[in-house]
Amino acid sequence: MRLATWNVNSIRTRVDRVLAFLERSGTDVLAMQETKCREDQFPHLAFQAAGYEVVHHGFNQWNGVAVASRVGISDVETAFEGMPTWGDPAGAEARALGVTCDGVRVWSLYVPNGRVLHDPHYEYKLQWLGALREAAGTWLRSDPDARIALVGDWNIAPRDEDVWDMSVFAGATHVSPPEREAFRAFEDVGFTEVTRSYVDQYTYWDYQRLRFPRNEGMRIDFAYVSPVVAKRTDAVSIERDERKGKAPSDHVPVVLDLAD
DNA sequence: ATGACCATGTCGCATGGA
Repeated sequence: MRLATWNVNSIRTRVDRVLAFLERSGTDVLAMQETKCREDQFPHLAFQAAGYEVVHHGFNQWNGVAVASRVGISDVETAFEGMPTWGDPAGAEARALGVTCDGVRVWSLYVPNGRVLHDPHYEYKLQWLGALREAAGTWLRSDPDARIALVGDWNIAPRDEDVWDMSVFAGATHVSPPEREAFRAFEDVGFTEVTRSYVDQYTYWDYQRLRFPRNEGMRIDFAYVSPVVAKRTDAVSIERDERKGKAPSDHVPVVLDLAD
């Protein structure tokens, strides 16, 4: 199975590019983040015409996650156990979507941004990651052979080399020790971040200040997978070319080849 | 060239992004 994750930054703006990528790359399952639309606004027909079934979870112009699959899709969940709520009145945001595609439990994840250190959004981000880790650990303990892939935009640069200049990020989110520890802690419950051992590449470049031409990017899109999936990962690529051309997302796809 | 923010809702500007 070829499994990809991509923060598309609006599916309505990007649908042609996403479908072209699916065709070009031979992706079987695509986890998307930041669809930025309600369910009734999602371009389902275009995906259907291309041979993909889509499950989408989105309330409004904020957040939104989806999975497109041409190898089946079932057992939909729009939250994990203990997932924190946000807002007034408090409610679950559209940041997580779990589906099963050809035996693999795929979670499309859009981790909260955090905004600035010690902001309520930052505390929410850490709680959200902690709850996800707890839930994911439970899944693996109940079935150590489970095929699980936690993929998406983690909004954390786990290492200094994951940003082009650490001095620019002094006192900022995405690189703070608590965020990095919250990311690393998924290892403690049995998951492996499988992309780094295969490819050294940023996954995001800000639209501003010529960040892409200057290659001033960030590595914030990752795949934490269960032991069986880690063993079956044959290749990983980061599709840097998707940042080029007309109307790109600010993120590029991360693609995993998984053996059957 | 890979080029100086972008997308949403709404219609002048606020909000969010990282």
